[in-house]
Amino acid sequence: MSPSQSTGYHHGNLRTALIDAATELLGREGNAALTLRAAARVAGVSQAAPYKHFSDKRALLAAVAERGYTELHHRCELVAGTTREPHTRLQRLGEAYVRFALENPALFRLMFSAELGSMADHPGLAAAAARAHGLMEDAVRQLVPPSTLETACAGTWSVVHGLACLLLEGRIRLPTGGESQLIHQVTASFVDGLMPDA
Amino acid sequence: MSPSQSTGYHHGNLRTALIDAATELLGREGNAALTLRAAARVAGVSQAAPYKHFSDKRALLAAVAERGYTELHHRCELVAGTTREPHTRLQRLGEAYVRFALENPALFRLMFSAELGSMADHPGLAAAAARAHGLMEDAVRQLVPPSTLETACAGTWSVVHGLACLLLEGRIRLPTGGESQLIHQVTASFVDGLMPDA
DNA sequence: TGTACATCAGTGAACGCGCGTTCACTGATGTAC
DNA sequence: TGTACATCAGTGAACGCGCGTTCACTGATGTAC
Repeated sequence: MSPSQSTGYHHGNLRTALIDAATELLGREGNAALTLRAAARVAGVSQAAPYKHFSDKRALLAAVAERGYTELHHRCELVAGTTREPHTRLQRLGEAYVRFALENPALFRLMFSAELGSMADHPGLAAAAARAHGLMEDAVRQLVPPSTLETACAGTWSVVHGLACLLLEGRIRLPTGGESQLIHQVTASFVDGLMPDA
Repeated sequence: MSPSQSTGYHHGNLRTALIDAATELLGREGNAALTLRAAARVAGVSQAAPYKHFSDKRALLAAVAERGYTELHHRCELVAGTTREPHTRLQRLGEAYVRFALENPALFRLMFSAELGSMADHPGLAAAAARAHGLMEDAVRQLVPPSTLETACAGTWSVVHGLACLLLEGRIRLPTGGESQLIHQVTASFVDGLMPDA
């Protein structure tokens, strides 16, 4: 039997279904609503069932966050493929990062939450996060000399991450142009500021 | 009787003592340990006592966050007074922001947490946050033309906020120079990038 | 100066709640013969 | 092809827990007379 089919008793694909359910809860009702019991309820199984697939609640959270990073990576890959010009590419990557955060507020928060514990405890999660981050690093590498790569990477990630967080929490008063324009301008002016003499 | 004195029965300054206790819990054991009951325990009163001073848990959290913003503002004021040169001043402000976050991780997270609810529900909190943010805005104003002020402000806040968050969650691999050097380089290169033609 | 009293910051017990987790179990699966 | 059986993904009931919050109360305070 294919693992995606279900009889009444055996779910068939509960692990995935629980991650789906958890992601849905996160999107619909936010972090506080994401409990193991609620995920089981949404997936239509008993509250003990998740323990056959996740050792504890953290393991489910890590799986949800991992999928988040995979989705972020996917979106970044798409926009990275739209141009070969390094400045433009980096800028689009930055905008995609911020847009992802705004479209998935609770998921984005979870992805950077201390609730997950150390990344070292979740190798899959660490790998997915590194892949997503890697795209940005590649783009920066094409813009700055190796000597400033680390600083430029940290700066780039910081500005888009910070902008995402501040917008997410409603901490930035939006200018007349609205959110999209602010994101564009902030990322553009940062990228332009990278290696002004290049 | 002065409100800072205590008899056995009447505490005398419980409101402040509860904020102290909550801040201490946050610093020692993190966000999950910050409960009304724990704060009451640390302050040495019954678990019902806090309700004489805070309408609910959120009100205590808001008071703790407000004090956090006040402390951040204070620290920023100190470093802003050390120089009149605008680039240097803005950079020191940024470094102070990141340092504050690293020295008070759980408090800093609370200050930007969705748990607080809307700032509109906590006028004192909103005012304290605006004061802290205002110092940075003033410094940016001395560096860029009015037309790009909003973008430059958002960018500045974003880069320091993002750097703080990422360092806090251990998401940035530290270069050989360590944390302090990274903070210095990232903020310096961002400030230099503001108005490269100025 | 002394006393009655209103005020209100505290107490302590209790409420209902939903959580993460465990446990002995049951029923569907797919394999060995 | 048919059957016994090991496996293991599910069930349902229960555990202990600590939480936020409410309630009737009590005891210290400071004021009016």
